[in-house]
Amino acid sequence: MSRTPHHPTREQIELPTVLDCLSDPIRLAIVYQLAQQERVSSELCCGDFSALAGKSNLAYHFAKLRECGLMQTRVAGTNRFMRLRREDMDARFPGLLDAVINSAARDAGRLQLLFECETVGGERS
Amino acid sequence: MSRTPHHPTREQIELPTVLDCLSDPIRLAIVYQLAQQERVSSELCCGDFSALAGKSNLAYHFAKLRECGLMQTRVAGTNRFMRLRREDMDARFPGLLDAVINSAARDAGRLQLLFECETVGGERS
DNA sequence: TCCTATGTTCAACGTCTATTGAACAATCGA
DNA sequence: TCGATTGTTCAATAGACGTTGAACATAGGA
Repeated sequence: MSRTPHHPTREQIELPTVLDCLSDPIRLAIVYQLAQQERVSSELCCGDFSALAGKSNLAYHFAKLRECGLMQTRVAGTNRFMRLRREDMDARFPGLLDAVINSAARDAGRLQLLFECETVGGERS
Repeated sequence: MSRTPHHPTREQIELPTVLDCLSDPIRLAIVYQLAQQERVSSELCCGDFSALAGKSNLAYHFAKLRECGLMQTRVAGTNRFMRLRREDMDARFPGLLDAVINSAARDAGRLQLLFECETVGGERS
C-alpha cells in the first residue's frame, strides 16, 4: 500500500479510454465530486465515496480512473487523496471535461451524483 | 428493412450511454466522419464506412449510435442515410460533441478516423 | 421476372467488465 | 505492542460487449 500507483504521462492519455471511463455512472459520479472539490482547492479520499459502492469495487474504479489519466492519487498515511488531472485533461482534450461535468450537473437528478451531506461538514482530519 | 428504426426522444438521451457510444474507436470514427459531412450539409450511408469494419459489425455499431441518440437514420431506397442529431446533442449536452470531435481531430493520427479517399470524390448517386 | 446491391437480424463465440467477499498490507493511535 | 482504520489485491461470478458469417428483407436495374 506504500508505493505510489502508476499514472500515464500526459501524452499517453487516450480519448477512447477517457470516454469509456466517464461512461460508467459510478466513475462519472466520482469525477463529478472531484470537480466540485477542485473548486474549493480541496481533495477527497477513497472513503468519501463509500456511498457509491463497496470498498473493493471503489478501488477498482479508482484504478480505472488513474490508468486512463483522469485523476491522480497522493498517498498520505493510510489515506489516499485524489484530484482530477485538470491541466492534463484540458491540454489534451480542451473543453471536454467541463462539457461532461456541466452536462452531468444538468442531469444531476437522473444520475446519482449526490452525497452532499458527507462533504459539507469538512470532516477531513 | 422498410420501417424506420427506433430513435429516442431528446429527453430520453442519457449522458453515460452517449459517452459509452463515443468510447468505441469505430463508433468514434463514424461520428467523426458524420461531423465532417455535417459541415458540407451532406449525408453518408452505411457503405461509406466499409473501411472501418464488416457489414454486420457496422450495422451493430449503427444501431448503438441510433439507440443512444447520437445519430438519425433516413431510409431512401436501399440506402440509409445518416446524420448526427446535432441539435439534440447540443441542447442536452452543450459543447460535448464539439469537444469530442475536436479532440478526435487532434488525435487523428493515433485514432483511425481517416478514409478521406472515399468521400472527396462525391460519388453519391 | 430474375439478379444484384444494400443493410439488418440472428446465433454463436471469445473476451472484457463490474461486482462481491475474503485476504492482505500499511499506517495511526492507545 | 496491539488493535483499528484505510485501502489494495486476489479469485470467482454473472452479464455485457464486439466480432463474425449466414440468412433474411427490401428496393432497383436489366
